[in-house]
Amino acid sequence: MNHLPDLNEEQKAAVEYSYGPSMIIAGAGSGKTRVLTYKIAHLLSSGVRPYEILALTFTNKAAGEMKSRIMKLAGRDANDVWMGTFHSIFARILRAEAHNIGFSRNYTIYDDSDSEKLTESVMKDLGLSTDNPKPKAVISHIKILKNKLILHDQLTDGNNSNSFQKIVHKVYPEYQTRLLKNNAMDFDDLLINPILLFRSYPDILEKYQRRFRFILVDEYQDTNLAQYEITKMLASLHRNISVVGDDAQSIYRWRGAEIENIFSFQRDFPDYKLFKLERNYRSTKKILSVADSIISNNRRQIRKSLFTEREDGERVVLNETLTDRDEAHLISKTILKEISSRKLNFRDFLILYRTNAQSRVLEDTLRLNHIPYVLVGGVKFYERKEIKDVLAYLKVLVNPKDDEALIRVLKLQDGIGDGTVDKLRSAAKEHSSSVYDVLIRFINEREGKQKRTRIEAGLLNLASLFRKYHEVMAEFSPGELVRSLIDETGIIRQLRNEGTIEANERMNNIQELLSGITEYSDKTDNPSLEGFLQEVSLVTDIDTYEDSKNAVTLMTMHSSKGLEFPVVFIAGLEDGIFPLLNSPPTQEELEEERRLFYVAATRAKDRLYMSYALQRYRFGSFCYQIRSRFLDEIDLSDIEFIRPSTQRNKVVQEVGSSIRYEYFNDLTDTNDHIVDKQIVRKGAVVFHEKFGRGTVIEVSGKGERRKAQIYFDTIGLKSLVLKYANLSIK
DNA sequence: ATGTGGGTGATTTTT
DNA sequence: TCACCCACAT
Repeated sequence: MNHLPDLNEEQKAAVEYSYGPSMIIAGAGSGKTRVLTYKIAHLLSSGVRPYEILALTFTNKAAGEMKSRIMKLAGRDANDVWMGTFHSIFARILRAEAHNIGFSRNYTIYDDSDSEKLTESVMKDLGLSTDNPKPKAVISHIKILKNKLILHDQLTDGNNSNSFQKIVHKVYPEYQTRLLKNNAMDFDDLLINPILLFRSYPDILEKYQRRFRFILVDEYQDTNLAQYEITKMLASLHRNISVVGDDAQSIYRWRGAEIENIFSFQRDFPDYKLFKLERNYRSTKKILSVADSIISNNRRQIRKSLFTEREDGERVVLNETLTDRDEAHLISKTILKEISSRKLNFRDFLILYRTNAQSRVLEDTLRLNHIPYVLVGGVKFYERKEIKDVLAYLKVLVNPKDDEALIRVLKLQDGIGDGTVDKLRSAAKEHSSSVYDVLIRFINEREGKQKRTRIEAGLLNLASLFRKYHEVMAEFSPGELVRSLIDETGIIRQLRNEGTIEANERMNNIQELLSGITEYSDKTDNPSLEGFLQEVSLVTDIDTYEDSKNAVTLMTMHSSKGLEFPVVFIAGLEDGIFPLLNSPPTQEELEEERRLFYVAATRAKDRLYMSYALQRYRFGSFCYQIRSRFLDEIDLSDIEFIRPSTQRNKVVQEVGSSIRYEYFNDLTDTNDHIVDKQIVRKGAVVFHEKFGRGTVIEVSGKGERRKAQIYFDTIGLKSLVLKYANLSIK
């Protein structure tokens, strides 16, 4: 690659600087990804072997996209570059090296809910109450410690440690012991264990130091201490390390990200070369200026001045509405209006919010307006019960030591509950073996004997199932194995018998899991069950998000990092929601929320709409909301500020130059929604969003609690509370 | 051991 | 609003 087209001077300089440490501070929309891809392509074309390059990204999706872009520039070599998230790269390295630190290559990865469950179990074992503190609070503190690289054997109980701390310090070591016993690692261990490995085995460290001659880290502002430590260790031999980030877009401090890593880098690699990408190619001037007016209220930031050569653009719009419903309607209307007035498609719109709970009204309203949408986030696919159930079978198969997975499976069996599980657990403890071993020993003793209780039959069944699959595991592809296993466990059959819509959805999810396995096998060189489980544990919703559908996108501001859309809506600009506040916020927390605002606003290329509602449904009841304090930090003179009148049914009036009052009577539901619930009488034919058409059989109760028995065509008889059912009549 | 019914408390954000 | 937990029944 002799010439670098489409790059400005600063980008080019950053791309061509290959040897020695460098830091690229890249403002929003300044072509950061382009620089990274060109940089890697440049290395490849100058003779560097692909496997000598380690590129660490924040999401799998980013890695995948970068890979395919590099492929276009540098060809197939791109495939062999070590590119992925910290977690997936080191999970992979750990599989090769785990035996050195007491794990085996088929170790299980625990997600957050697994970790929480394990914590609960540990607390119970230690005779601690799980009411106060709750396992959730304890594990989150353990995670804070782990993120700071404070290990379970380095805890010091100071004089001033309170009882909560004492509990955490008691649980933490036991939690780690249990993980080790289960041959399992949690998310943090995937970063900590490589460090421990490298510390104890300098020769192994050296092997990887030599291998990775060039190291690149994306989204550097969101790395935590463990991640910093790893990269530092790996880079210290060749020192060809390049970190790319933007301190203004650091939004994961709550998860242990340390902006300080930027300064640590400067300290540990004092000869680093600094590049600043300050030209924004994405947004209009007006959009940038709003983003800038928020972020400039932050004290702690690296000085840079983002500018754009783009036009001024349309004014940014701020909408006030009476209710969250109105807000959602207004967004829908605006989308339809924009589509008809400019040549835009549904896919050009992005709706952002602070918390996933806010998506609900928006979804309802979009559906009402027949606007197609895709939702990113929320209940994650791999966290659904039925999926976790299937995965638990696979986990046991791959790693029989995983007690937690086995117990999950055990409880799925007919006739086996807490009692049996407790017995098995204590038997395992007594023999200091795994539950799996106890199970196997048990059936070895019992097999052939006649009289069996229901419980024994269940145990026997399960154990022989695992034994059988263990023997044939090597002979079948992951897809075949799982398909047959699902078949044999009867999960699908069970769901089919249930016959409800929910069960049907679950079945579909399991089908989707199966196609997921097939897809994994197709794209992977040596597909294995371990590999699949690893991948599954580390994917996120944003990874699987495809922008091929022509639909409006909904997601949290956090998920939107790195994306861009022609038109962006930021909804719910209300104090308590955005900024999201619990107790009085610290300066630090407030600054992080501002950075989040900055990230959200800079997703927009051409148009930015912001909105807030005066009233919003929260926790099932109406709450009065106060508009976000961030709005007071913006210079409103250049913003189009639109609010509804306090009295309805009046004409539009102009007040001042920038405030316009409008009326949104057309925003209330005109779609035959039952406002007066009394309409629902015996014999009435009604429609429900999910269940479709139904006939009212019986009505009972008064006021809020008024209920109806309705016979639906799809699922039969159902009892619904009218207040929530949202029925309509056609 | 499992199903139900009512009371309750919860919302950040994610690898 | 809803999901989860506990108590109670079966």
